[in-house]
Amino acid sequence: MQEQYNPRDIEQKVQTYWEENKSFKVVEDENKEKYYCLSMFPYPSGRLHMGHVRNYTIGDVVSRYHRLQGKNVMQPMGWDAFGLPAENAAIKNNTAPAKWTYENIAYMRNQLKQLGFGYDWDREIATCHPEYYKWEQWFFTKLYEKGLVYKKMSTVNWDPVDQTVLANEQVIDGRGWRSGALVEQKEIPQWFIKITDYAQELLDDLDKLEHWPEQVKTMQRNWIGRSEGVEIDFKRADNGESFTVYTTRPDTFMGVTYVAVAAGHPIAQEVAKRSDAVARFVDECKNTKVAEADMATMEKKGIATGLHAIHPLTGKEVPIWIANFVLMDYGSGAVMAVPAHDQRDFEFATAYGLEIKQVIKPTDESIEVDLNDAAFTDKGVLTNSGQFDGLAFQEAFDAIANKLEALGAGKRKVNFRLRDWGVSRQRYWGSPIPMLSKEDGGELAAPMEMLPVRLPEDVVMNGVTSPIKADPEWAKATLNGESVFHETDTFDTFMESSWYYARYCSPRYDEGMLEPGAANYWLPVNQYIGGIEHAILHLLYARFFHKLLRDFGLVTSDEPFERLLCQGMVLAETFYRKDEKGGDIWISPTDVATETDEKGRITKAWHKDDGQPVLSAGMAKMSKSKNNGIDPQVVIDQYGADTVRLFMMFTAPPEQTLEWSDSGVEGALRFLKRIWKYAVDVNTAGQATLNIDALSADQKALRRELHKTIAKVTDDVERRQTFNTAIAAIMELSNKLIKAPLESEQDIALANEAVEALVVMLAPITPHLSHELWIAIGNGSDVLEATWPVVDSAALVEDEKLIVVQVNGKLRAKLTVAADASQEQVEALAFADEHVVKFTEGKTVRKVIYVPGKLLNVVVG
RNA sequence: GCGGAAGUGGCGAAAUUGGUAGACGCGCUGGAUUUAGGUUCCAGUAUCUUACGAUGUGAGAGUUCAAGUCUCUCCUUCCGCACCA
Repeated sequence: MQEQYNPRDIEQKVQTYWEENKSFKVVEDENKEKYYCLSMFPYPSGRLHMGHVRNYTIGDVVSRYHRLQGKNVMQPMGWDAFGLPAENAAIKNNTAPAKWTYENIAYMRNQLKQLGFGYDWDREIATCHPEYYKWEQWFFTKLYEKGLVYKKMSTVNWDPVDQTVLANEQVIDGRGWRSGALVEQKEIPQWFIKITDYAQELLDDLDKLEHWPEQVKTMQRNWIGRSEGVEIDFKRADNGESFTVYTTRPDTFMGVTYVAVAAGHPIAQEVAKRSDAVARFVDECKNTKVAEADMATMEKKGIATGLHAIHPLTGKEVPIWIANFVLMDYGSGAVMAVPAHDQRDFEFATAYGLEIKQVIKPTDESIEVDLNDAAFTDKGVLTNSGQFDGLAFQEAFDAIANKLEALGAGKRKVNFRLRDWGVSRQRYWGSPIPMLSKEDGGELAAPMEMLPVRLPEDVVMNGVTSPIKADPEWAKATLNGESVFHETDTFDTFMESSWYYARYCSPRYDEGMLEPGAANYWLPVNQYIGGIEHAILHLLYARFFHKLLRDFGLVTSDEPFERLLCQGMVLAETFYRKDEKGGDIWISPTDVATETDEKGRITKAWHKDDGQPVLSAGMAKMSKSKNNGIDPQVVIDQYGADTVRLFMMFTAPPEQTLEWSDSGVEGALRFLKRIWKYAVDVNTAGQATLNIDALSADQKALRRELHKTIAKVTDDVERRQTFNTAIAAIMELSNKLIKAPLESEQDIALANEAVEALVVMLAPITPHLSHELWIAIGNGSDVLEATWPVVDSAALVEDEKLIVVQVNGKLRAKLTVAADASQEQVEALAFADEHVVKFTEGKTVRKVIYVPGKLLNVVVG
């Protein structure tokens, strides 16, 4: 055993050992409890970033912990290989996205190995492989046959100069990022999957996900957005044609003073044809990004159509307006407006001088309503509503809904905010959508024998147009002697990431999408780990896909992920300077030196190269734009993987943001050196057999600390998943162990027990170090085959307890009493304490609260 | 705008069920070892105060014997918003 901890040597050696022994290869084993631990697979962007390191360290710790608990653990890894950045890199470098992607995968795979993650590499998948997307295409054709896929017109961002569709990310301040042209909205036909058919189940089954963070479930509930309301038909005063609006507040119906339609609504389109002003307005509405956030924050604008609609209950005419905030993609593209009781309608009415009619008053008469200021949006009692006056919300809802239904002018309807999933992308680097069109315009799904519809990989990206769109030959095919054309759009990359977790169970299976035995052995995933930014979209699509897989008989479970952990971002210090134009020049924190005062506050920061001052902008997410990324590779090379892993797990709880700190990393290394030295010292002292009856009081106390720590670490890792406190407990214990004498036989016996427990408890976090120490202390050859330490409950028994004594809730004394002391005994001791006496004498004791074994609070007055 | 989080020493954080606020680590201060620097080790380190003690968990109110924790109002920061992944 080496005297010094030398991570460079041992990590490489241990990684070779794992590779040669295929230590992480797993197969189905009905005799063992399975554990499937999955981390969200990375996009192969080039190099690992700290976010990956954090995510995968958590996954590896969880996996290795469950393996030490004797489970059959599968931890796979793969690549979410399709996507926009490959095309951008390809255009920039004038190469093929495939080549770029495969090179990145090779580099990043090696980085993952250097971090010591225990993946079963035989299961590796890359979503850009035809063997993978073939089954996705197949599944899509099955969905089409089942009527779950349809085509409709839908809005995209259109760059009129580059003649291409832009992602929201590619629209900067309303302009295309390459051309700088003002982006327009454009309608094109696209494929949709009917996720709304599953909206209710996706909502209901959230209740089954006991081990998902509450916040993620809440976000999904809000996203699905189930509401109960009424669909109401309005008739146009001029021609009697009707159009539909949806409202969740039919109780406010008598307060409707206008209706508003989207710029894309047929009424708006029709009026635009005869009115230049309206045409200009409708046109102007196209000059926005399609993102909802932009819609919601932009200035609310509108224009009157000059048309009127007839209120179905009053028979009165209300004006029809076109408004830029009404979305064509939601509901019917038209809304009824009740300015007195809806804030957005209120602002619009105020801006355009439309009538505001109060029809709801507060249930509590003492509350005053000032409709000059803002809308009154609470539920209350109806007023100015004719026959409905005096009704409360639910009564009014029912009465008005019933009346509308009786008149045939409306019906109750459950609505979801969730929209169907548009899966068409007009880009190259994705799975081709396996649909065919015929000369006569008919459409059909590509039959099995045409699958996979291969994406050519040997292409040159010399422009923004997708190579399979640019090449007219690519789409041409023949089916049953008839000439057909392939769809040249590709799938949204969320398609690939919606089922990869299932494919890992049988990654090479080529008889079908999933091998049933393997899929049903491993699924559902026991623990899924990834970024909170995926809380809604990816996780909702994957849940949806799982239900589809189930309904096609491919899996038996209802939900894909039993337990979910969303890890926080990794932040780093940011520094900048102003250039002549007042712009920010971001300076990498690795190039900045700082000086601190005696409290450790930063007083000065300067660039290492020129010594000139730089400004601090605080902590921010590591990113290219802020130039504050720390390259994991550099840190691994300098400190070793175990130190990086330990730092990541110790510095913050997994869900919180983590602030990068060089000195924190050094602290982690320091701890590992101490552990190494302690193990060497104990090893040098030799072996001894523990005799519990022979332990001194101090030895007993130390052993109690050991077993308390085992209990805490087990609970922290398994139930709480607060790895930071688990590590803190291990540090606390090791501080005590290092200070304890190592002379008598029982000292040594106790130290032997402690080192063994420490090495195993650290094994999930610092596996290389534990591997080496495990061999050194002679417990066999492979710590992977060790068992997690077991708590000796006899060691936990305490004969004394600490009682906190408060007077009027303020801490006045701490008493050490026998573990079985009665309340009377504790009180007697407390009232004898000088500090307690000082605050109680001359006063009346009004109350004494005693929490057994913990606290005594004396209330005096 | 809507939805979801977070706010505790100089810094990262801990306090798991309403019961000792600041465990553990970083930094800093002093000391020992060392030719020196680094390493390592020892002691100290919320604020004010000589002490006794008082104050202290974003701000303000409330409930309670007792509040970082529960309730209400507000402020700030971060994440998501359907074509980034």
